[in-house]
Amino acid sequence: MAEPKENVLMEKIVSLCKRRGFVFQSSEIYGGINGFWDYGPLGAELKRNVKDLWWQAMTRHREDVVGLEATIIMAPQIWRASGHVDTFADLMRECPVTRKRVRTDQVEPRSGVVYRFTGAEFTTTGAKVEKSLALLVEKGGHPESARKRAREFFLESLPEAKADLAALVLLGEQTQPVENSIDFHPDSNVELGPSRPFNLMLQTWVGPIQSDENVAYLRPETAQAIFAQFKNVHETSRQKLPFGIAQIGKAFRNEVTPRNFTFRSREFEQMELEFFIKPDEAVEAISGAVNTQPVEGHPGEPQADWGWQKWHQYWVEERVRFYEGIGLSRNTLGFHIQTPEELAHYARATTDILFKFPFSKVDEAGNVKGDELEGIAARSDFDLSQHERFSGKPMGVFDEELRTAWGKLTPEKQAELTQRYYEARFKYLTKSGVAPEAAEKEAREDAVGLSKGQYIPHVIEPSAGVDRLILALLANAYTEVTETDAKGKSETRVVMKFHPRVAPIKVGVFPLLKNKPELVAKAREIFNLLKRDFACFYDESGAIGRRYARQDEAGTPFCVTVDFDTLGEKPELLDTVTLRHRDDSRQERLAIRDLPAWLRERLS
RNA sequence: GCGGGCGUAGCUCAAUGGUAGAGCGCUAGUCUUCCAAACUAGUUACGAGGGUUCGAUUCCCUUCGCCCGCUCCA
Repeated sequence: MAEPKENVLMEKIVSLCKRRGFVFQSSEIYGGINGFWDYGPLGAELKRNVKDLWWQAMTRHREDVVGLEATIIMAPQIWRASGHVDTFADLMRECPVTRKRVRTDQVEPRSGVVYRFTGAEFTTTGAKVEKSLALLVEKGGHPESARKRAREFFLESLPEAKADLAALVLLGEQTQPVENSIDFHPDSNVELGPSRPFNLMLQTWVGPIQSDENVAYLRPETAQAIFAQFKNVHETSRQKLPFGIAQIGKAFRNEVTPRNFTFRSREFEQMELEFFIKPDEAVEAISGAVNTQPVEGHPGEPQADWGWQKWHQYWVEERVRFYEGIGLSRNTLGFHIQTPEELAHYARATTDILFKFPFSKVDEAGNVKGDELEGIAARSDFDLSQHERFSGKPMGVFDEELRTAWGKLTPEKQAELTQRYYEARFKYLTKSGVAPEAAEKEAREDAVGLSKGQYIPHVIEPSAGVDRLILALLANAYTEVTETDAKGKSETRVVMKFHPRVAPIKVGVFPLLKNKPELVAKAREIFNLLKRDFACFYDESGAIGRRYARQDEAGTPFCVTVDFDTLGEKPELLDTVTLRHRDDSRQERLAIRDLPAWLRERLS
C-alpha cells in the first residue's frame, strides 16, 4: 500500500537533494532520462567519502584483501559463463487480465479444461465487446469462477463499466481439455499473451561496425571481472587463501521500471568484495574439523578452521559494523535471510542487509522490513567453476598446506573427504548441464586434485550498492527542526545529521561579521589552515544564523566562528574560536591551534 | 512495457483562450557582536513537439520526465 505520509517525506528529500546540490536528474535540461541521476557538489563529496571509507575498511585496513579496477565492457563470453545472458534475457509473458508477468520458461505445466470466450454482450443495452479470452479450470475448479473472471475482463472494455455484471452475457463459450499446458498464468489461470524478450543488460558494439558479432554488454555487476581476473590477481598479489579482491565501479541494468529516486537506477555503482575461501573439505583436512559452533553476532578474528558458514557470518557482521560506523545504527537496518526457494541453485546462503527507507513497505503489523543495501552471498565455487568451463583455463589453486595435511590423514578420512568433494563437484557439473558420464569423470579428477592440494576456491560475496547507501544516508540524516522565535513565528528548518565521517563538508568557517576586515582576515587564515586536511567551506554572507542554517542543510557537523575575542578583546580568549555543533547548536570555545587535532579525532 | 495520478521560477504554490504573480531561496550592497533579522537592487518558469485558433501556459494529440501499482533484489 502506498503511504502518502512517507511519500511526502521522500519528496522532501528529493527536493532538498536538488536544492542543495546532492542529486540532480541526469540531462535535466532535455527533460531528463529515466533511471539516471547525477551527483551535485555535495553529493559528489558524500559519495566519495562513502567509497573511500569502504575501500579503506575493505582493503587498506586489512592484509587479506586487494583491489582491482576492471573495465565496464568485457568479453561477452563472461556474461554467458556468469549466467547473465540467460537470466537477464528472459522471455516473459503477460496475463491479459491481471497484467502480471511470468517468465516463459518458468510456467508450471497445468492440466484441466480450457474455457474459451469470443466476447460479451449486455442484454440490456446491446453493447458488445469482441475479444478472445481463455481460462483454465483445473480439476476440482469451478467453471463459474472462470466465467466470472471473464465477465470482469470484458466489462473493462465496455463503456458501461458500471453496469450490472449480471446483465453481461458471455459469447462463444467453448471447452477443451488440456494436459500439461504452460500457457496459463499460475495465479489468474488466464491464458498468457505472446512471449516477449526482456533483456536487462545494456548492449553496445565494440568497433565501428554494428553487427551481431560485435555485440558487447555494459557490465550488469562488477563481480564478474574479479572472477575473470582471479588467476592474475592471485599470482601477482602474493596472497594465499583465504583472501579477497575488492572492486568499486559502475554497473548497468536496463531495469524494467527505475523507481524510488536513485534506489533503482539503470546506471549505478557497486562496491563488491569476492572473498575466496577454501572448500570445507580442505578446511577439514587441514584443521581436523570445520568449526560450526554457532555464535551470536560477530564471530571474531578469522580462524583456520572456519568453513563457509563462519566466513559468511563474519562478513555479514563486518558489513553491519561498517554501516554502524557511518551512522546507520542497527535499528535502521533490517535483515533478510533468503529462503531456499529464493536462493540461486549454486548459492548456499544469502543474507541481505536492508535499510528502512521512507518508501519501504509496511506490513499488516506495522513493521518495516526495509529495502536492500547489500547482499552477502555464499556462492560455493560456482563462479570460478563456470569460468573454468567456459574459458577452458584452470581456475584452481594449489594449496601447499592442504597437500601436507592430506598426507597425514587416515585412509578412511581421505576417502570420506574425497567422496564428499566428488559429490559436490558432480552436483555442480550435472546442474550446469554436463552429461552424467562426463560429469562423473571430471568430478573424479577434481577429487583426485583435492588430494594433491588442488581445488577451485569457494567465495563469499558482500556486494553493496553505493547509490542505495547514499540514499540511505540521506534519508537517515534528514531531520526537520521546528522552532518558534521570539515573535512567535515558527519555522521549520532541515538539518542533515550525517555522521561526520561521511559529511560532504566537515567544517564551515565564518567571520562573525563581514564588514570588519580583521575578522575576515582571521577567518580566511583559519580556512587556509584547515582546508588542506578537511573539506571546508568559507562563508561570510548574510547573518551568522543564516550561515549556520545553510551548513545544517548541507550536513556540516562543525562550524567555526571568528569573533572579537579571537582577536584578543578578552586577552584570555586570544586565538580561540567558537565551535558550533550541528545537531544541538551547542557551542564551545577552542584554541585555533587545537582545531586540526580536535577535528581529526572526530572524523577518523 | 501496461494501468492510475502529475508536470508553472532553485523550492512551495497562484492566476489566465489575449504570452504569468507571491513567499522563500539565490546574487550584490547597506547594516548587523552567535542561530534563516531588516532595508535596497537584481535573478529566474508555463517539460518538449505538433494540432485547433486571429491568438494557447490554458483545449486536443504525441512525446519526455516524476509519483503509485505489476516487475525487480546492488
